[in-house]
Amino acid sequence: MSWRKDNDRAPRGYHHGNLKEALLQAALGLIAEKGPAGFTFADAARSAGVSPAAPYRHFRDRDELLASIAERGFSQFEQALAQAWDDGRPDTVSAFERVGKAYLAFARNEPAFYSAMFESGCPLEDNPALAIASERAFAVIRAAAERLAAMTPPNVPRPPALMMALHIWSMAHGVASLFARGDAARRKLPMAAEDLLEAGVLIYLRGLGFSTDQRPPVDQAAAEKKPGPWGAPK
Amino acid sequence: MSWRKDNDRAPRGYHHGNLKEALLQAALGLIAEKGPAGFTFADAARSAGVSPAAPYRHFRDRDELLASIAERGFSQFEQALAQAWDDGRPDTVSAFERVGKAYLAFARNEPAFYSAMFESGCPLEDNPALAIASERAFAVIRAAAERLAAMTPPNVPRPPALMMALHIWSMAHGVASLFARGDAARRKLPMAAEDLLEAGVLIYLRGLGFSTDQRPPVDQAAAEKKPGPWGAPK
DNA sequence: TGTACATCAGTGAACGCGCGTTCACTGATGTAC
DNA sequence: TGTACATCAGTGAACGCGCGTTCACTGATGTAC
Repeated sequence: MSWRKDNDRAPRGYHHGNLKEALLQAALGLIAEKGPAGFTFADAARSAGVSPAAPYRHFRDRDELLASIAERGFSQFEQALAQAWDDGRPDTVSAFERVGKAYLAFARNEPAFYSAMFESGCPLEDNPALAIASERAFAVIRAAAERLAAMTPPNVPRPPALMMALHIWSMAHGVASLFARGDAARRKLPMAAEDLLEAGVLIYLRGLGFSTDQRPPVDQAAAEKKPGPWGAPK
Repeated sequence: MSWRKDNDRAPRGYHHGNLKEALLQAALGLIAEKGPAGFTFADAARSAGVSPAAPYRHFRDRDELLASIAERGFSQFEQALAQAWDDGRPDTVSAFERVGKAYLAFARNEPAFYSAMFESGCPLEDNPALAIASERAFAVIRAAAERLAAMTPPNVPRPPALMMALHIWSMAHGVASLFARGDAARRKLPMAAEDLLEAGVLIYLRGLGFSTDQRPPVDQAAAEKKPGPWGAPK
């Protein structure tokens, strides 16, 4: 947590040394605690152990700090998705499922980033850097969808790869936002969010002509005899 | 807008008459303007033309006001979805598509309600009335999914109807949150959000064994010769 | 190696502002008789 | 129909607070020579 080893009392010396980074971390912690609305510029300064005027050396205002967080969030998100995708190894479909799981894991483990990225309301239009970071993350899903598109059987009508990517993104985003997020707005779900998403994606892929017989989303007969983790409708 | 016809100057008389309602409307307007974070209790009072102490007669605090808005939002959302569903007339699949469109229309036309319902962070757990309102809205989707489940061809493995409902909900919610919302956080999309969702749902339904041949989601060949509304990947 | 100077990064005090909340109050409304 | 009284709903002044922002400042760092 500290940038030096011997500074339990005060930041050693007059200069902080790494304040910009410390402010980002501080703000991230505050967002995680109280949501993106409930953090203030002064709060971040205090939490970084610095005077309320200090942040102005690094960020024009609160919004710029928030946008920086969102940007970094997209960058880490991209990394997480790319790592999960692993260029489609060992096979496209299972790599695809891994990407979905990584999406949910990010929403679950990084609620502060997630809400800064998707719900803080800082518009992408007038922040090119942020828009690019966001686009890069989506590009991972799009690359995966393109690989998938190249594999679809002929004779089955399918949309362009871009649209497939948007479908997958939307479903993952919906599941994450409703059921997998790591904050108070999460809804209870009678099953693991990961299972929900995986089943949904597999059905979608079946709709594109993929044979997923070896790994059926959920077996109907088994599911309705023995309610399983999602229980009986209540 | 006014509760009487002749009150351009001041609320006639000492008593407002319908302040609770006026506060809800005022807050809704403020949320639409500045997001759910950017409205204050005092703001709502001012906007309703009333002293800052007045709201305390009707709401314990800002959170209770916000929760009331979310609750009413869910109720209107339920109505909109139910009306679109129309008990599955004239046929289940097209009624289903209408529900999807209604979901997007709500996000687009009622961004203030939408963000209060899904992003304001007021937890469902400790607000039973809100949880019930939310559950009722979802029940419409669930009823539709149950009708659909009853129609799926045999021999095709399918998940329980509840899970199907959750899949549809998630995809609709993802599309709405990313691309159809009526506020600054909306992402640009090279096609209509409605078309994106419809195509996605149709592919999903095909994955459940529905024959949607008459209405293919998007024809691949046509799509890739002539880019159509979503354009070429850029 | 030393010195002078420019630049940088954080200080701390100050400001005006609007918010949330409280309080005793008062005007309007409803009701018992 | 009239009167007395209880209840209700909104007032307006006041408070303490924390926020955003500014300012002249100062201690630390880097660099030219």
